[in-house]
Amino acid sequence: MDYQFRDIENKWQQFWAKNQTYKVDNASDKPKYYVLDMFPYPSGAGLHVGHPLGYIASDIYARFKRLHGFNVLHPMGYDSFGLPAEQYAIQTGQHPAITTVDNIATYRRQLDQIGFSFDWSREVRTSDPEYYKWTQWIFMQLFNSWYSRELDKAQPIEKLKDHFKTQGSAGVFAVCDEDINTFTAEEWTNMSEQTQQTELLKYRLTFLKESTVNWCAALGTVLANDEVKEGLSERGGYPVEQKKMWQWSMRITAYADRLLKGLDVVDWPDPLKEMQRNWIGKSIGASIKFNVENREEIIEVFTTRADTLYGVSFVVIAPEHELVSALTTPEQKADIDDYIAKTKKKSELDRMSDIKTVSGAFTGTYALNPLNGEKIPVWIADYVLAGYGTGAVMAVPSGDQRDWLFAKQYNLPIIPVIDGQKNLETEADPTKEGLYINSDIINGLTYAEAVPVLVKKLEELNAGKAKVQYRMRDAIFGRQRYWGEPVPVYFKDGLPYLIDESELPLVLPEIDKYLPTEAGDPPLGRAADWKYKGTYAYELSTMPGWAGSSWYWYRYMASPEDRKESVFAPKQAIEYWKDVDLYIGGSEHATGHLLYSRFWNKFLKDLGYVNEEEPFKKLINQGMIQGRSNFIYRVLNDDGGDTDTFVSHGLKEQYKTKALHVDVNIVENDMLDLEKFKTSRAEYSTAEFILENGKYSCGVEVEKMSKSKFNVVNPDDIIERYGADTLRLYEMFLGPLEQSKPWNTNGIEGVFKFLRKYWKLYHNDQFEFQVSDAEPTKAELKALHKIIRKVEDDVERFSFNTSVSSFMICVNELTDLKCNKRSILQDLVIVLTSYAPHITEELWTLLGNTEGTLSFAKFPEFVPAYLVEDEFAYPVSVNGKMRMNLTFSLSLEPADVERLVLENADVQKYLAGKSPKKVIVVKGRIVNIVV
RNA sequence: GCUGAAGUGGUGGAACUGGUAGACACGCAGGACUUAAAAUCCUGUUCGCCUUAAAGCGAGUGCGGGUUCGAUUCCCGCCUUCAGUACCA
Repeated sequence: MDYQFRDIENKWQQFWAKNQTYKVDNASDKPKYYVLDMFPYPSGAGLHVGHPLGYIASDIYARFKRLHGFNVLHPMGYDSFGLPAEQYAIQTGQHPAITTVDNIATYRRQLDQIGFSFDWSREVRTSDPEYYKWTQWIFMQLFNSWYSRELDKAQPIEKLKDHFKTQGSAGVFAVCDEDINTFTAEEWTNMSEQTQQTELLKYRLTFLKESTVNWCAALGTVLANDEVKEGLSERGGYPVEQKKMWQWSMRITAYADRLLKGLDVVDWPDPLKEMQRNWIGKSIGASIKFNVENREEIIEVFTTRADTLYGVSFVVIAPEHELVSALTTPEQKADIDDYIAKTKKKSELDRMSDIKTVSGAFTGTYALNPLNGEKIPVWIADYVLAGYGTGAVMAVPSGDQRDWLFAKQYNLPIIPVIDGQKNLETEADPTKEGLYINSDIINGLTYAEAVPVLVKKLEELNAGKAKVQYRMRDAIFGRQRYWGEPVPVYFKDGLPYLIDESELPLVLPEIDKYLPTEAGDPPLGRAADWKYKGTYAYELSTMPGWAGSSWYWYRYMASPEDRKESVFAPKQAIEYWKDVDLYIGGSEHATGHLLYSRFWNKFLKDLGYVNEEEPFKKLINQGMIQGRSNFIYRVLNDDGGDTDTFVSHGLKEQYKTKALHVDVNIVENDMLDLEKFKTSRAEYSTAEFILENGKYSCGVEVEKMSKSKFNVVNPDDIIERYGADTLRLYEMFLGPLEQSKPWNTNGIEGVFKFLRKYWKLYHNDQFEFQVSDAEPTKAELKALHKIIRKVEDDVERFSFNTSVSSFMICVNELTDLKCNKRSILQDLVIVLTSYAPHITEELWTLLGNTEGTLSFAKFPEFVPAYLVEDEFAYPVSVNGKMRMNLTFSLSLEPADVERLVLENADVQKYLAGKSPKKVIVVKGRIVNIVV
């Protein structure tokens, strides 16, 4: 039989499912290997051809590791809480749980068709109460913990209570809110329960915080900054207002340093690590206090250049700074109010695009330089952000470009502080090179000498201290939405308390519709009689999307049997699987999921539930698959009106035309299928065409893959036409895994032809299975061992595209050699099976092996001896230009090669009678003659 | 603006440690088989010049320099595209 991919693929997919071929045990003598994919959100649209790219790569890797004797954990699941299902519910009234289950079924069907070796018995769904029970449980652990700076790890809140009881607040060195109180042990004991709880909340790793949010009343939800465009919601364009709201927050800042340090030990792409570093944004500097002339107030600034303190010629505070009104003199009040009103009107976008012009207003008061007592004016300006540092800066125009621009604008002095500063007339110079000038106690010193002198002086004056500042803020952990994990908290006397652990999971209640209540409460406010112990109000917000995905890789470690136990994953399983060896997913999760996951992992480690400081040892970002749109060109008449005629791409310049997207599925190699086009829509049935060489050629553009651009390619269609093995190989063949590229089905025929040619190696001309037991030749062994080595190398460096090319070369060679030797072809099955598991399973069985054992066969060992050559065709270059190949024995020494080359008649021709200046011979590589 | 990645034939891409640039495919052109088409197979295909042909000559990896016997690869400067980030003191 010819290669019947449909029958073969169905047969083996059923076999694997029925025999649970890829179900993995938590106990094994084999070494473990954990290959993880970022699990998908099951959207209603199903998978398009870009989604499986990373899954195919990880599946090849997982299969490859199995062949190398590893016990491989390779699971899959669904990140099934999320907005689209809820949005759909609002529109249709359909419960999100129902849509979610439907969508998951579609995803599962599509994934199964591709032949992945997932252990489905370990599937997780974040919206399943049996799963989110543990998400809620982790939340409770966070609530019951605080972060000790002394031990640099999270501690049970009980320990903090004990400390308060015995020593009061003295000696507590914690990451906490800023408004904590100091008290003695006795005062603590005498506090009311309520006061104690209020105080403890300031230390808990998850806590309530009043924060400003982008509230969209029309959508009934809080929006992220990037969902707001020019004061309107990105979706729908409804007005968005700033609203203060009590929200759950996660004290991720406690882990900032450890999150930073961990980046040095993980094997991740550098750009991704860089993104996380920027996001955390650690800067080392000092906080300095400026007294204000004739006033009580003190302005505290953060600076990374305390060494330039003598160059400060003004102080700038953010317009939103709490001291603004206190510092404004009556004479300046009108100016300041005016300026504040103006900045409020400016949208984020304006503030960003307006980077070069600076503006501000003078408060009328003066601060005093702590070192020399000099009077410096206090200004407000919107280039200083309220949210970063202290919301105030000391302006050094000679060293900072923004300060320089501001000084120029308002005619403030620009004082040079280092003799190395140049061109201060045209711009600021932030150099640290040179010796200090105009700087009193540090005059004549270098940067390295000056800093300790200054720090000491500031500390003596009690005017400043070294400080580390982070850009990263605590993460808001609440959404005013329905389709998410309920927060396991109830309120008593206005204070939050955890529900009893035995009440987990706290299941999402049913509600009548998925909208906020009339009172503006989140949808959960609609749940009837939803009270803890029938009395206390539950928290009405739900957890954000990242909650469920911040620990899911541990749930996969729990086998179905383990899941009956009352832990998120049993101790022995965590000890065996430890961490994720290889994690593949998109770089869009760089600063969200990948940061939160590391945070929760470190927290769980602090409490002793898991063992590794970093959860994902190696990480690869697969590139995005973009869409490749095709266009047709409608000819317009003289009035610019539509005609029924379409002109081919190459001739369109001769007409007035309008470009239209055309469905890529009726285009092949950029040529439009005219019949399919005419029947695709009623309005096209009478279409006429102006053709080139009898064909209609379409225009091409790379865009996002989306329905509206008619460029979505569905894997189902590809599989229907070519099979899953072809899809897998082709996705890899498309180019390097990490590179983004447009999907283009044009080349797929080549891969399909390759598989048919491969199939033919094992069959005679009548397509009967036929292999010979004859001894392989040297050439056949060479072809085989070349591919063995190539695949070993390529898979280990995730260069899957080059392997596919090499498979083609190997099959071409074996075809030319007319090789049908069992000893060669059986090993070739094992080498190819990670990439094309179905066709190889079929051939493995035809070769007489036991069904289903291929996945656990032993990868053939590379024998270098088969590749050893005794001759080499030296490329001979003259002045670096390749001229000819000359073949010599590899046993010849360079001197002999040189002699033989120079004797050669063709070489003599290039020398034109002259003797060469120099001859370079690299054994087994090249000969270069310099004339 | 800053940070990062990438620019190679008509197209996707290969060249792993500085050593034959364009592997492997797609497309295209020509041919075989066929009444015909599909499928399949064979040949050619970086560009330019020259040639009946064999062969030959020149240019060539975004642009301009440099190091080297030799550079797609290393160094310096620039241009373009994509991604992330947004006045972070």
